[in-house]
Amino acid sequence: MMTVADIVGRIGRVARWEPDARGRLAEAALELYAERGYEQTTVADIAGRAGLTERTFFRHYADKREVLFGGPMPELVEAALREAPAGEGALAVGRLAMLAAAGALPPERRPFARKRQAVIDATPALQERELLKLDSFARLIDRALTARGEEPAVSRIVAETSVALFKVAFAAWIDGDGGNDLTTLTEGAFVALGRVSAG
Amino acid sequence: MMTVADIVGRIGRVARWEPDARGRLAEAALELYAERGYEQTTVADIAGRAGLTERTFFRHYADKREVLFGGPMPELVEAALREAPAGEGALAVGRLAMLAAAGALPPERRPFARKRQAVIDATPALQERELLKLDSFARLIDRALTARGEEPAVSRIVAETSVALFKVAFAAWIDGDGGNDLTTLTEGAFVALGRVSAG
DNA sequence: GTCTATAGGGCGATAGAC
DNA sequence: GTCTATCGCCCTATAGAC
Repeated sequence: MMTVADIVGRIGRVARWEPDARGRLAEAALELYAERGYEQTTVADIAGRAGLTERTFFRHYADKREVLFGGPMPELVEAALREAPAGEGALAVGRLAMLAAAGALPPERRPFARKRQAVIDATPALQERELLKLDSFARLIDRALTARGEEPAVSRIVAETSVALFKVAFAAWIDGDGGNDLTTLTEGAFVALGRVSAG
Repeated sequence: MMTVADIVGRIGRVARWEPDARGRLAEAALELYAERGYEQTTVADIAGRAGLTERTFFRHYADKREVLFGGPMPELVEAALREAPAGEGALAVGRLAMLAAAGALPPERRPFARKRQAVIDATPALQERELLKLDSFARLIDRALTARGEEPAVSRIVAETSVALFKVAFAAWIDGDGGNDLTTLTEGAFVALGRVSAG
C-alpha cells in the first residue's frame, strides 16, 4: 500500500517535514556520540543536527540510549522461534533463534556495527542497555521453549546459554578481521560449547 | 588503623552522627522502592528517611540505582579466581567463581534477596544495572582464564556460560521454596549444562 | 552546602493530509 | 471534522561542578 510519504517522494516535492525523522535522529546521535562521547552529547545537540527539536527526539525514542538500539533483531528472533520445526531439541531451537539474530547483521553492516560498538564499549550506560536487550532475547527463548513443552529448568539454561554464545560470537565478529560472518561465528560458538562442556 | 567510627563504636556513645550512614541509606532505599516504586522514590525521600541530606546520599552511592548493588560478590569472585588450583579446567574455574558468588547469599539472606529482587524485576533501570554487574563477573572470569593460558575463544565462552548458569541458579533460588540453597542450585546448573549440551 | 545543566514527562498549539 | 507529526513551554529530579 502506498503511503502519503511515498506519494510525496514520487512527486518530488518538499512536504512540511523532511522525511525519516527517526532515521536522521539515529544517524545524528551515532555521529555525535562517536565524535565527542555519549555524555558530552545532549539531546538538543542530536535534535539540532537532525533539524528537529528536543521534544521531537523523545517522541521517537524513549530515552537518549534507545536511539542506538532500534534494529529488527527482536522481530527476527521471535519469527525464528515461531517457525522452529517441532522436532528440534531445546538447544537447537536456541541456536536457530540466535542464527536469526545474526541474520540482522550481514557482512556489509560490519563497519556500522563496529562504529556503534566502539561507542557502546566506551559508555557503561549504553552497555547496560545492550545487556538488557540481549536479556530480552533470553526471555523470548525461555518462553518459547516452555511453550514447546520443555522443562522450565532446561528452558532457562538453554535460553541463557544461547544468548551467552551469541554474545561471544558477536564480540568475535566485531574484534576479528571480517573474514568470518556473524552467522558462521554463531554456529561455531554452539559447536565450541559442546567441546568445552565435554572436555 | 583505627577510624573515628571505630572509636565511636568502642566508646559506645552516639557521636555527632548515627553510625552506618551507608547501611541506613540502603535500607531506606529498599523500603521506599518496595513501598511506592523506584521511579516514585526520590533521592531526597531516601535521605530523609535515613536522617541525612540528599548530598550525603551521593557521597555514598554514585547514583540512585547503585544503592541496591553494594554487596561483597565481586571480591569473592576475584578471590576465587585468584585461588583456583592450577590443574583445573576452564569450566571448573568458572564454576568455582560462580560458587564463590553463591557464597555471598546464604539461606538466611533469602528473604532480603527476594524483596530486593521483586523491586528489580519491577524496574527496567535496575535490571540494567544488575545485568551490568553480572557481565562484570564474566569479564573477570575471562581475564583470569586468559591469564591461565586458555585460548581466548575458550575463555570467553566459559566466562559467559558460567555467568549464564549463575543467573539461572539465582532465579531458581529466588523463585523456589527455599529448599535448596544457592550453592547447590549453582552446582546443579553446571551439571545440567552437560546434559543439555550433550542431549 | 550551593548552584546548575540535562533528562525526560505533561500538555496544549499548530499545521498539514484526508 | 479527524489524525498525525512537530514545536514550545512548563515542570521536577538527577547528578555533577564548584
